[in-house]
Amino acid sequence: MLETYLQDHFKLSKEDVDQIAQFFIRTELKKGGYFLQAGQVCRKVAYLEKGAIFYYEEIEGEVKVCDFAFEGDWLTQYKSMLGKIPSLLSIRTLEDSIVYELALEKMEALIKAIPGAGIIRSTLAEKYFTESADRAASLANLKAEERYHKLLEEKPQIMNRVPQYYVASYLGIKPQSLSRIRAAR
Amino acid sequence: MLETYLQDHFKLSKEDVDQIAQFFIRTELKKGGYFLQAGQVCRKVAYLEKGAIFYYEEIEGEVKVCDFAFEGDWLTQYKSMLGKIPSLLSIRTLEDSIVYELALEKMEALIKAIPGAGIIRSTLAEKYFTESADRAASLANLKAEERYHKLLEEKPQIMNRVPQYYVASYLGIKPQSLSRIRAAR
DNA sequence: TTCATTTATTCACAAATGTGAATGTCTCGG
DNA sequence: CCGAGACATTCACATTTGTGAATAAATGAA
Repeated sequence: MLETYLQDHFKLSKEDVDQIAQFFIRTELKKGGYFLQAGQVCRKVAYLEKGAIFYYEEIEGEVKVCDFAFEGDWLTQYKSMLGKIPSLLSIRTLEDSIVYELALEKMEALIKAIPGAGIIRSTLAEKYFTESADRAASLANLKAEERYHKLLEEKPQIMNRVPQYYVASYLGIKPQSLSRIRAAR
Repeated sequence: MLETYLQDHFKLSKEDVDQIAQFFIRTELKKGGYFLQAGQVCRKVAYLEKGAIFYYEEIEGEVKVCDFAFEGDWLTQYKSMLGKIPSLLSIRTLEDSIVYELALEKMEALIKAIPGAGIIRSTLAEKYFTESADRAASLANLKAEERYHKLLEEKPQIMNRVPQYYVASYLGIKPQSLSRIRAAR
């Protein structure tokens, strides 16, 4: 529930939460549907109420996965939104999903109108920056098997909800290598 | 020159630039000096006027380099500054350097006072997010030799100004492997 | 259900990177 | 200028990961 989430995570008053929640639009996405297609400028952020999402870039026909999201996560393509430039990434569902979308202009208006609402934006910035820095650090400093186990701890649902070859791509290895790692014990 | 930089990159009026520049403090750092030490909360951003800088984390006695900066780059530890939490990273010079520091409160005051000044903050956010996302993508999708050549294109001065074992660490490989890659042609 | 397609596993071998040690080179303080 | 310590290179060998192919298992549409 969006309101519950906002109240629990952002310490906003009931009135603020209700007012803020009005600007979000509930959207259902079928499995395989797009939250954002490569080439579009991202003009929204969203709360993922239900479902599973992956971010990827297609390079020379290869799908390169760079992030996943599940219930309770936020969605946006920060770089595209910030720079108002077409996204190189696509953001797509892995399951039927429900998102609450907040248009960029509305977020900006909200932040001006309601002092506490700025935390939504900084939460997104922190999330995105932290995650990609962490992923880079893992890729640079851990071997594939360690990255896999770290990912299992951070996102325990992952092997149940994501095709294994997407997980392999995210880990920076080939599907066969992930199979091998999983087979060892 | 800080003023020149602000004017050229941020399209601010001469008056705004002069006013903004007043809040920066010029600081000289000796080779090996710290801009930020692990454990400190980062409460500043800075423009690197001259010199060379590296960001690293020390894990089990190992130095893990995660970024470099040279003249014209901006410095801060975004995660620590945003979350007001102690930094895991240290930021340190590789040469005698000159930075212009802007305290966080002053940046916030500036942004309120001068409409155009917000671009400083969003430039920093974009820089940091984009760089770590790019580094992650390189580490996941390219092999060491390709990462090395990409780095050479992006930061041509790097091999002249940074000890090679730090470059290796940044690339996610061992110094011997970087030697081998360089020896091949 | 059935069957075609997609996804996962396994294998043998190739290629990339790590490891430890020996050696060579550079740098900077005395 | 010298010499010690830091840094870079090279080598032989170990380990990790990639590759291509064969097979098995899972999935989803009719």
